[in-house]
Amino acid sequence: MPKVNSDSEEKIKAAAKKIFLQKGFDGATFKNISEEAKVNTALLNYYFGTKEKLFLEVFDESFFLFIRLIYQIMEQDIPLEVKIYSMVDKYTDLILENPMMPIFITSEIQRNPEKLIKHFGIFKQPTDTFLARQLASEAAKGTIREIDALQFEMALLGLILFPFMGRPIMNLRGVDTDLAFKAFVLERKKIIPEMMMAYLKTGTKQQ
Amino acid sequence: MPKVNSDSEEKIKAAAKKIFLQKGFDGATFKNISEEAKVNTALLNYYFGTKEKLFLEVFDESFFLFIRLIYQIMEQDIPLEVKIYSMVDKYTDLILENPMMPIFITSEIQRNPEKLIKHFGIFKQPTDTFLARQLASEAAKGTIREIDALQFEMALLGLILFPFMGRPIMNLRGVDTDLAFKAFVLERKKIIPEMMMAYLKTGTKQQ
DNA sequence: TCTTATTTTAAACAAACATTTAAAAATAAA
DNA sequence: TTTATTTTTAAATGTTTGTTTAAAATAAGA
Repeated sequence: MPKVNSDSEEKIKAAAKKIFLQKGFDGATFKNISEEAKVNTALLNYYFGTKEKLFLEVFDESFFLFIRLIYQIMEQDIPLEVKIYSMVDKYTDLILENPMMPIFITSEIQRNPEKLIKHFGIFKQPTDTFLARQLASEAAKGTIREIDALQFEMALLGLILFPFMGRPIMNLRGVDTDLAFKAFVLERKKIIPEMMMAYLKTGTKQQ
Repeated sequence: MPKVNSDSEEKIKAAAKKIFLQKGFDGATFKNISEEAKVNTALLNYYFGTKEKLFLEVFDESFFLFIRLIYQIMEQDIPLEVKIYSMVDKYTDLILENPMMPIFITSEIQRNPEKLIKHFGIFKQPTDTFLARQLASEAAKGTIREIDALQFEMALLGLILFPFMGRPIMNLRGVDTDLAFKAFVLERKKIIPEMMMAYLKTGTKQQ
């Protein structure tokens, strides 16, 4: 059985990822992608069938890695302060490698929630998470103040992710190179955990 | 001179706003919009010329209100703590009335930065803002710790805006009605200022 | 009323779109 | 080298896109 060592499929996937990230599903065209990959347009259908299948296959691995990683860290049985530092550190690094992902994911979900949620098998999370119990337990001990787990998560995620989503704003404020932006984001690895801990410790004996 | 009292133009603008917000510029079609407005498709061109002109006219007022309001509050000559509470309060209310705006704005800018920045007349902001001087002055007095103004702004904005951008995540975590979401967001009017102040006060005599 | 200007409509438009087809070219196996 | 299979290509597909056109309908002023 003949097997041809062609890299067209991989070139298409790489090009599709780049174009989709930049233009979104609706804005990206087969012409864009085939030109970026330097292959004939018909090859996209030959290898992937339809535009939707190409989209789903390209983002199958990476799309909800970004959502799952949150829970993976949040649910670890490690001290709260360590968890916060770990979360900020790991998530910042992940997004730094894919800085367009946050806007891409949120906008694609806003425009086609049922399709994405169905295909990527996202399911309702229990409200009774390890993190929730951990926060409640620490508050009961008096080491931190009381806080709703979801409020805690949204605060942490917002602090980590927003600079990437508000990048255009930052451009207007002088952070207009990749280097400057990276420096800005890395500085947050210190600021964010300190901010979270400062809040959690207010009103406790420790502070 | 004949004047006809037709409300088609307003119906189109309202429909266009709704469809554009939901589907973005690329995803929205004249068919979508004309059906939503219950008018003939050709009327969109009759009143607005092109799709791009319709888009720009519809969002002319509201688009960068969301960016400008930030500076308006940030640059006020009021005490820092009052400023933080005011910012959270006013911005939360504004976004609650237009919950799809954050994702819409960020994704549209990501996909067409030059067009939007040019048309809406966004210009580079000075790095030497009133807020920056205010933060430096307070830090010099020892009432707060030192913090970069842009880091301060991004933290505040991320805390306010992220729940709106991550709404799909919140859906999976039990906050699955508009009422529950609104309650969640309003609770942040207390949490966010406390979080910011807790951070600013760490290491100072006052705390 | 008649006339004029405005608004709405159906139809047609070319361009762009994703996709299919069928043949050619390239490659690997026999 | 011959044969079989895979890959690539150019061309054509039908649909949808935004837009234009020209006629019809409507309203206002004379």
